[in-house]
Amino acid sequence: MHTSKSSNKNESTAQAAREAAECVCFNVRKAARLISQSYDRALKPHGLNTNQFSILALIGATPDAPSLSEAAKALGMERTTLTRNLRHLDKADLTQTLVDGQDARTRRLALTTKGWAVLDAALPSWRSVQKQTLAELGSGNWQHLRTNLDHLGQAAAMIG
Amino acid sequence: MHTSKSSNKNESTAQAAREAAECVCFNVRKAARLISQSYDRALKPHGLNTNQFSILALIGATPDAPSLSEAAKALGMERTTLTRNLRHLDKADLTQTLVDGQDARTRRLALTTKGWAVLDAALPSWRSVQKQTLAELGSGNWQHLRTNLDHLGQAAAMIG
DNA sequence: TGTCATTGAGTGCATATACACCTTTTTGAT
DNA sequence: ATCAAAAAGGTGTATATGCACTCAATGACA
Repeated sequence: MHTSKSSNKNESTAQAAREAAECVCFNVRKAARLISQSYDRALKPHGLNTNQFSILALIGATPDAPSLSEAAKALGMERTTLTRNLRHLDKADLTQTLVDGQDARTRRLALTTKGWAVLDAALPSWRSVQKQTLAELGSGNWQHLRTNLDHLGQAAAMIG
Repeated sequence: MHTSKSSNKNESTAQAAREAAECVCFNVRKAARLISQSYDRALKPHGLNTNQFSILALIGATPDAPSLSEAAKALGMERTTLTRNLRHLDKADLTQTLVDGQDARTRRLALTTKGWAVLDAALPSWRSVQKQTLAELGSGNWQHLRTNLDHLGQAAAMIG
């Protein structure tokens, strides 16, 4: 008559739960988890993970030393998350936090000499894994993916 | 003659670092961070975050109680990560872990009565934020995005 | 010029993530 | 029957993530 107590009583919920396989958030998080492992492995010889590399690269790429909040915005990262992530980089003497001359509240982020050196050394490893990833993905697909990920970030702001 | 000591010495590195704005891993992680906040907010009234919702939905959607490893695979999550994530759900009496009859090593995952109820109650909230997200994104774009995210997960496995 | 809202940043807390390493159970080969 | 390899799972440790709340500096305005 029935396969189990649970499946009878909860069959409609189970059915509905199958929709959640299409969850945008789940699928993006899942992809992030999976691809992060490849990048982390590639950067490991430099003592960096993909997140730390991204922070160094952002600071290094910004002409004027960005404030903490500006950097967090550019990284799509909660300000307080960046605060804590910077602790590791500060401790490893890769970054430094300077008090702004105009506004005593503002902390401007900069790379140390060692930070520039590590970033410089890590860039080829990053290029390698990035290249492999694009090859697997197809670079035309990356264009679309990139665009849609940007849209998604904007959508998140809309949904508030 | 120059704008600053740092920019002269590190200009080529700074230039190279600007490439990293195109980092696949960074952009996927960034999108995951941003969109997670919307889903977390939507699910909060049910005492769930997006990750916990995904785990409940996966277990609920799987006809036969999946083992821990099977569930981790389906979620694209490190097995040990799932172990720890399940602790919160177990403690909240939403999930239970059963020893398999055939293999004493295997733990099979199931929802409790309360777990089914919470999942059922959370599904409309999930549908709402999912619908808003798809509306912002355009559902045709979601098809492409979904496909590319899947490819990316497969690419990660290739790059090993 | 004295308030008070705004802005930039940090902390407490809870949760997520995964690698390295370990134990237990099962399987398979001899 | 035995023992080594493989498989399932857990733990130690380090890092990531963000919300709620707080503090301090700034700026706007009466």
